[in-house]
Amino acid sequence: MTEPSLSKETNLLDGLNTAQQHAVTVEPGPVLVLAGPGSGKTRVLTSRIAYLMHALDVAPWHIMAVTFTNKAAREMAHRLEALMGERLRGLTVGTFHATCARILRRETRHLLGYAGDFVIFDRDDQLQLVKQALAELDLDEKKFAPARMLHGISSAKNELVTPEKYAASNYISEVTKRVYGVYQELLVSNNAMDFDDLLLNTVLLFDDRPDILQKYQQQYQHVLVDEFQDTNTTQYELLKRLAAPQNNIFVVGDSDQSIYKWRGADFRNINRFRSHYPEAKLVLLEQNYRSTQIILDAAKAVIRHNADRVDKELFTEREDGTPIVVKEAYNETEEAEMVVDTIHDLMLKGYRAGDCAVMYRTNAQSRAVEEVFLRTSMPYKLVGATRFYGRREIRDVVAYLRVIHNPADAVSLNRILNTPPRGIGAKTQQELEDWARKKGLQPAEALVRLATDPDVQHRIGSRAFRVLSDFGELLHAWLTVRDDATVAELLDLVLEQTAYRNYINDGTEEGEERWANVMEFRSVATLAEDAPLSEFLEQVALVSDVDTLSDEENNAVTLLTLHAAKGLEFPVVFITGLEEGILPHSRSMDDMEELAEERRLFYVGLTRAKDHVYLLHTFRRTFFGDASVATPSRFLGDIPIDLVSGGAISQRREESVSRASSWSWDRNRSVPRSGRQSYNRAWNEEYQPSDRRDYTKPQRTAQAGDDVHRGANAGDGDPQTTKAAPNGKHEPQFRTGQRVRHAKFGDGIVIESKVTGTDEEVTVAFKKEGLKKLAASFANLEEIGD
DNA sequence: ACATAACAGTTTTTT
DNA sequence: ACTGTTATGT
Repeated sequence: MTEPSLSKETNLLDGLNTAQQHAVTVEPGPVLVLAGPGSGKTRVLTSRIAYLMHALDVAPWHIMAVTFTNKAAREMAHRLEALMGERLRGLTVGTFHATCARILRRETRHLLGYAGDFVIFDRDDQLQLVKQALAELDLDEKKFAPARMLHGISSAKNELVTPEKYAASNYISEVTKRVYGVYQELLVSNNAMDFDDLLLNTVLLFDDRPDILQKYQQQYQHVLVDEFQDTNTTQYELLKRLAAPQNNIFVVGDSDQSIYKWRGADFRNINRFRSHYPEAKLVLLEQNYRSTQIILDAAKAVIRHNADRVDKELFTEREDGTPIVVKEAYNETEEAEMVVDTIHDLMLKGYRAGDCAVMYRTNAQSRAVEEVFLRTSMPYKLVGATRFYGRREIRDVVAYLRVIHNPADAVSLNRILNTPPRGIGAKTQQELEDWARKKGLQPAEALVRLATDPDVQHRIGSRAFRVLSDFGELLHAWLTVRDDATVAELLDLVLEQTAYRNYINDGTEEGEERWANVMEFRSVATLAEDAPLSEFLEQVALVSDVDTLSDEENNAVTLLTLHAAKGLEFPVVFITGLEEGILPHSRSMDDMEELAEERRLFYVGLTRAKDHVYLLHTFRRTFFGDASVATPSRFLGDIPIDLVSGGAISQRREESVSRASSWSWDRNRSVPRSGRQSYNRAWNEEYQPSDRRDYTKPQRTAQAGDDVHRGANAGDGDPQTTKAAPNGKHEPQFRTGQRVRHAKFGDGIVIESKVTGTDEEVTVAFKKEGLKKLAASFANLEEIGD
């Protein structure tokens, strides 16, 4: 080792404990880091990357670091930036899904059946496809619940099982197998992939094309993985292939924090890793830098009840701390009120609202908390629940953009065909589909044909034809400007020409809010600047709830599920609903493994806390409409009593019953459920740093690691685009995508320009007035800059 | 074709 | 309680 790199190395290791230093500097090859909560694993990962680059002179483009959430990826990139500045160029830091999506995009031409840019289908889209598959197979949705089918399909994909290899051992799996097959065909015909496909297809591609695999193996000579216990079989197989043959694979995980079994994750991958790489170096990170000793002792006592685990010797230098507080509330409203009261007390002691988090097992539990927080003006930010992009209005506008990007997307087309209502009902839709099938066209192509081919042959009724061709004309216009307009401009056109605002904003408060959400989405699109539509849609598809959480968000309490809490930390943690049936969840109580996972979930919640933990449960919990008596969670009993403050549970219960009888009368006052201010804004910030490349800078020449698509879609040379030639009589003066201004109609975009005899006929989409056909000689159109 | 009413299934966790 | 789907009436 040379002198200068040694000194750099020393700097790098400043402030790391012995185990951390060992992990950072261990020689390349397979490395397994078992990292307890709060043991600085992100720090170790980032320092390891820095070490590879500084001490071992590994080029950044030879390094890939994968995480499970964009937020984790972003944080890692931020820290690396702070550590090393611009030497990061070419480093791959991203989620499994985003990283695979990028690979698949680059290799689209090698994917059987996929033409051009595929889109990513989310769960809603998937369910639509499953329903369609069931219909095609003449199976009853009632008997074969689409959600169940989808779960079976997803599990198969997570296990690297294709429809052909799917083992049908009984009737239900026989049906699943067939549905899986049709579902997969439907995905391909929609030119779409679901989340699982991103991983699965990457592995399949690598297995199919060793030459392509080799290309990526050569590029990614060092692979690092965060939250390794959360990998599923497909992800594990992907890593194995990528890391070979050198096997420079550095994984960090903690089996006690494995909480995604239901999603196919298998912490036994940690064991598989050890047997697959017998030479793997093992590093244990056991010092906790986050929590007080009391919190850590409580967490250890809880997790010790799980069988078949290797006990870690977690320790901290933060001695003592305050006892864990366990409280019983009468019902969920009182529970939330207790949270608010406690936060108020803590604020008198110098804590801020932003220091506090309220965690719960199910999203449904957030409602009561939100209502009380609104009523008491306690600021909060909510992670998840009705996700911003899960809202109807957002899904609508995204569906428009998706159809424009990928006309093969029949699921999205279905959604927008009559949204807003434009007279295309079931019957008209059927006529369109029949005609399209007869002509061998996709429905979207058929629409455009109906609108643009004056000699079109059809037997569609005149009324139906009119509404269809009207819509086809709009679609044609959007498709024409697609490659020249920014996402925001496309969105404006769509909103304007469909009068979407009128449709969604019915004058009610809710309508106002819906429109505000659309405008929020618009500003997201504006922030994306000149990112191509494909990339914008991909980012929209791959954001998660935790991603919406930003640290510098204004000072507000964080409300989130225990699942979403993993990887985060807060000075003060409240966990609500510590009741049998909730935590542990009723669906996980009979199975020992699932129960163990519930316990890990509780463990994850506890270990998020730095200073204070409050555990709440209720006497009466309301489920669907009516309330029933709740039993305190068995997990509470796992905590040694000397770590807990407060009297015996039974005594508190009596108190709360008598309190409740005095004031439970007036509690049905409803609180308006609007004003979920913060997370829209947070969502915005998704588009800021690290994940996104800067398109305003001059482009490097394409190299491995680059997304080669930029705006234009594969296989489409756009013959209509003609460069402006202001002189010649027979050359059109306007080109598609040209921005123009009209004295009366305002600003717009040229959709088409045809030379007709001596004049030029220009079709312009005006932002305010919609589509107009104008004669260039009269219209006096003024060209305006981009 | 669309608006309204009735109804069913839903709620575990998510990239 | 809530949402999305289906039946019914205009």
